Amino acid sequence: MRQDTRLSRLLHVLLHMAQTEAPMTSQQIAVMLGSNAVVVRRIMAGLRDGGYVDAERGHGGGWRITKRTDEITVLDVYRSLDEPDLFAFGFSKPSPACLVEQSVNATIKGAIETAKDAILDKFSTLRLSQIEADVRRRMDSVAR
Amino acid sequence: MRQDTRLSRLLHVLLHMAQTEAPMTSQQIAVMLGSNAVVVRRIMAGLRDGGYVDAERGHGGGWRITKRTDEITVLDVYRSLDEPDLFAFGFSKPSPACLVEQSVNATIKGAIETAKDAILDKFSTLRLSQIEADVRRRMDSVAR
DNA sequence: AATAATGTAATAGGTAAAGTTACACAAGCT
DNA sequence: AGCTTGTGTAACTTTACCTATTACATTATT
Repeated sequence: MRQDTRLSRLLHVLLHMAQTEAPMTSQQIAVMLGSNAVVVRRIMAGLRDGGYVDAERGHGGGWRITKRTDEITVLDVYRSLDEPDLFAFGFSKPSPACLVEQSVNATIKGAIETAKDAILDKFSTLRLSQIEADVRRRMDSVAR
Repeated sequence: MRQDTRLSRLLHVLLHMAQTEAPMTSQQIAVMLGSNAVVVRRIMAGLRDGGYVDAERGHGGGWRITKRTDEITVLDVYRSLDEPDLFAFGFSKPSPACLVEQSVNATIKGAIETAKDAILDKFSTLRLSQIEADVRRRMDSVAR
């Protein structure tokens, strides 16, 4: 299955927005992501609705981050995408008549639920500010 | 066709094969899965190569399980599918020049690796015999 | 009024599993 | 030997979803 890259793209954009005062246009962001301005507006819409960014129209407009990086977690960003499926595997029938299939589904579902809780818990502890700190570490080691 | 359903389908089939002596034809299995005989052969090929099942051609032929259900784990079945991606999300570029994107990728990758280890560890503890036991419990509660 | 932005609907493209068709090969039955 | 019943696979089509593109309305600045 082809993978959903929206989460990593949003994180990438937010961190760049946090490094500058001036609003960034969808077009600038699109170039940065190797993507398209319309695609950018689409994936940013959730962040806007969640109050994490702000979009100004017209001349001199663009996107701006409205919270500090230590106030935004990866979980927040994931939720702003409407919580798309995390897993690439699942069952073929939601509620089968076959008892064997029911057991298989319950088994798979259990594994998925456990893993999902673990990932979302991890996401909730990861703040943008931590990724920022990691970027600074990388910059230091490049400069050295 | 959002998710990969091969793992749950294979588990389903293996458990039915464990309940009968006679070989099951791809066509019978296909009906059971609401699928197609060719699709069945395709997903069974890995199990055959792994030695978990055996396919006999010609009259009276079909598929037969060759191990006991306590000798097969969910991990074995997953591996026989060539370990397809477990996660529906990922990065857009494998090795970006941008330091920020590198950090984001590292962050996401870390979360994925941790979760993957946890899931595979869980898979390795789940034996077909345990799912069988769960099926029996369901049968009992239906009969009651 | 012209220009530079976002907002969004409609449509096309790309990818991987699932489904289908076609045919080669193998084994048992009459 | 020939027919039937199976697997093995290649090639193609379908399906679902993210991504990309096109088109146009709306809004704000100059």
